[in-house]
Parts: sequence; C-alpha cells; structure tokens
Amino acid sequence: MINILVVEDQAMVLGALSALINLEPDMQVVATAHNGHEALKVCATQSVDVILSDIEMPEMNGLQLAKALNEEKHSAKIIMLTTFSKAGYVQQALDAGISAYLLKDSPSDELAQTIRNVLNGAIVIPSNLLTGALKFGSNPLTSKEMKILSLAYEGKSSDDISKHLNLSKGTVRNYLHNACQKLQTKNRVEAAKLALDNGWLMPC
Amino acid sequence: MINILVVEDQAMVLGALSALINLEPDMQVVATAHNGHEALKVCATQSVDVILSDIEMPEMNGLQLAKALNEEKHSAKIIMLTTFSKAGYVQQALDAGISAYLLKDSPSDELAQTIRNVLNGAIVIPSNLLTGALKFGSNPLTSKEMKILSLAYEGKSSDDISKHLNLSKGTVRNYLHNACQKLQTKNRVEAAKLALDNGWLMPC
DNA sequence: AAAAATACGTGACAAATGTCATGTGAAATA
DNA sequence: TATTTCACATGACATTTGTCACGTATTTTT
Repeated sequence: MINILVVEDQAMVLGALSALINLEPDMQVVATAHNGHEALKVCATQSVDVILSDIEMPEMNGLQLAKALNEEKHSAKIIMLTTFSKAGYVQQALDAGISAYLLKDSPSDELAQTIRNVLNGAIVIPSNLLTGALKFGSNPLTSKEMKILSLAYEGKSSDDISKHLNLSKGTVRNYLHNACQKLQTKNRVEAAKLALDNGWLMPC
Repeated sequence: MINILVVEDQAMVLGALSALINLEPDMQVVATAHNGHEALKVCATQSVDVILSDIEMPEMNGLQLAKALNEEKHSAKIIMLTTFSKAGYVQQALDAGISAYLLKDSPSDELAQTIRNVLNGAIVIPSNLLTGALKFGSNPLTSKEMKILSLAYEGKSSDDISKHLNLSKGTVRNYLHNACQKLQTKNRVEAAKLALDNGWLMPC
C-alpha cells in the first residue's frame, strides 16, 4: 500500500484530489496539509511514501517545502502539482530534488501513473517544461531587484519604496532600470509581469 | 438520480471533482467541459439538472456562461465554484441568476450538500461574500476605463494605448486619472490592482 | 597581485505620467 | 423645456519615472 500526503491550500481541491487517489486500490491518502509548515509537521510524526504538493500556498509554499525536505534528506518522493508551467518554478523544483512536476492541466489519470513511476525511481518532467527551463536560463535578477520590482507592481511609487528600504529614490529607480535592461522591457510594470510569468517573483 | 455537468479548465481538477461527486450514491457526472462554449454545446444536446462551473477559464468564462444560460432561460441550476471571493464576481453571478456561489477554500463535503440544497430551491451564498458585494457597491468604471486600465497593467505606455484605441495620449491619461479618482488610488498600477481584486477587471 | 565583473549606491537630465481646466454631446432628472 | 449628470475628448503644466554617467566595495577571474 502506497501512503500519500496531499498538500493543497484549497480545501475543496484537496478533498477532490484525495477522492481521486483513494479510488486506486493500491494507494491511500494518510494525511493532508494546507501549507508547507503543516506538511513538515506531518512528515516529522508519520511515515509517507509520496508527497503530492501544490506550489502557491500561504505560510510556506511548495518549493520551500521541497527545499526543506531535501536539506534534511527526507526519503519521501515529492510530486509538484501546479497550475503554472513557469520556467523558474521548474528550475527551483529540480534544484530541490523533486521527483515529478505535474500540471493541473494534465488528464487526471496521469496522477496515479506518475505516483507509480516515481516510486520506480523515475523523474517525470514534461519535456516542453524541461526545454523551457533550459532555454530561458536562470533568474538574472538580484534579490534587491526582485524585492523592488514586487513593490512596484503593487503600485508603490519610487519614493514609497525608497523610504521603505532606506535608499534614495534615485537608487530605487536605478534598480528598476537595471531590471528593465536585464529583462529587455520598457518599464517597471512590463518587467514585473515578465518576471512573474517566468516564476522569478512570487505573487502577492 | 441527479445529473451533473462539471465545467473546469484544469483537467486534473475536473477529474478530481468528478470523482468526488460520483462518490455520492444519488449523483452522477454526465458530462464535462473545459470552458463556457463547450458547456453551452452540452446543454443544447442533453439534459442536466445542475451545472458546477469554475469562473476563470479561457474562451468563455463561467460568468459569461451563467449569463448566456440565464438569457435563454435554461432550467438547470448553476453553482459557481471558484477560488475568488471578489465582490464584483459575486455581483455578476447574482445578476446572472446563479443558485450558489461556492469557494474552493470550502470543505469538500459542502459540495454535495450545496447541490442538494440548490435542487430544493435554496440560494446558497456565504454571508460574508454577500455583505462584501453590497458594501463595495457596483463597478464604478466605464468600459473604456476598464479596457485602458487592463492595458496599462500589462505594461503598455499611454502612447501605445492611444495608438491602439485611436485617441490622443492626453485622453488616455485622463481616463487613467478618472479611474484613479474613482478608486482613490495614486497611480494606474494601484488602480488596476484594486479593480482586479474587486472583480471589476478580468485578468489576462 | 592585478584586472575584470558585479552588486550597490547617487544625482542630473529627458521622457512619461498624473493633474487640472475646459469643452462637447447624449441621457437622465426636474 | 431647462437643468443636471456623465461619458468622452483634448492640451498645458507639475510630478514621477526612465536613463545615464559616475563612484565604491566585494567577489571572481586571470
């Protein structure tokens, strides 16, 4: 019997995914969590073979969860199940040593199949995502640029941001300009949007 | 036996929700669709008692689907199932005569319960959403303001937008300024974000 | 150890954006 | 009918943003 932990912030989807998995005779959902923190607690107290986790979640997201489990060399296979085919997410997931990256767009029968393949030692990443991750290269932005881009996309002015980070407003504009150059965009909004699309910035 | 049509663009979630519904002895998923257009075709060819539909979908979204079915006085009860508790979405859904508005955050056992309640003639809207929809009032933006705000949030400049809509760039800036005043924001980005949050603008 | 690259930081100038006064025509209200 | 309201439209002026030249400190490469 394969023991599975499902991590997903939306309760309805969590319940539905669990129902789907429990239809398989050789699998059972033994625990659920609605963010990374809860999942870590579960992993500390009981044994699971496979962790099926969403990426974008409050408190602690799926990529952070994968990274934490990887660092403590946890034995469970991790499958990322997400809406987003963003190159940056795929890259971070691979760096964190996940076993599969599955899109919520994929047919539902692929889920059970992927769980079995992963337990047989396979790494399952859709080939188009893999080439996408390689093609775009890794995140060119520095942490300050990311932080400032995020704030700008919230509608904060350069002056607001400069006060918040104790910088001159010229400096803030310069970071935004650097980000625009690296991403080849005409303004901060376009740059932020592109960075989000590539998974280099987390929304909210 | 209750015949149900499930409309959801993400195949995995669609499959999982169907599995959840089919666990109930008195319900069955008789058809699925992954956007509003497909759903309308299904409704034209077979009889369904309840339509469970997501909101944000490509081609034709759930609110447009509800509106279309309402105009042709279709008899099926419509349940909106969505991630978003945006006042503007709730308002549009109510205007389109839906029977229930359910959040994907809600526990999965509420789904079957809501389907039964709706068939008994109930209208099911979480009370906090209802008060939220009333409190904020309706969309204060004109269609031009919405269109221009959307383009601005994509990173388009006033000049780009003016050429695209055959207006002077001063006029475009004025629409954005009016939107900022109505929404009490300091700039176009903040205004667009607020409008999106309230469900007055559709993303992408 | 020297040279090159890069993250960080600033101020000055040009371009884009925000603000406001003003005007038109159509629809709603009195 | 007269008045008010509102969506649409523009140009002029002030502010914010984008661009660039410049400089420092730290790390990487040679």
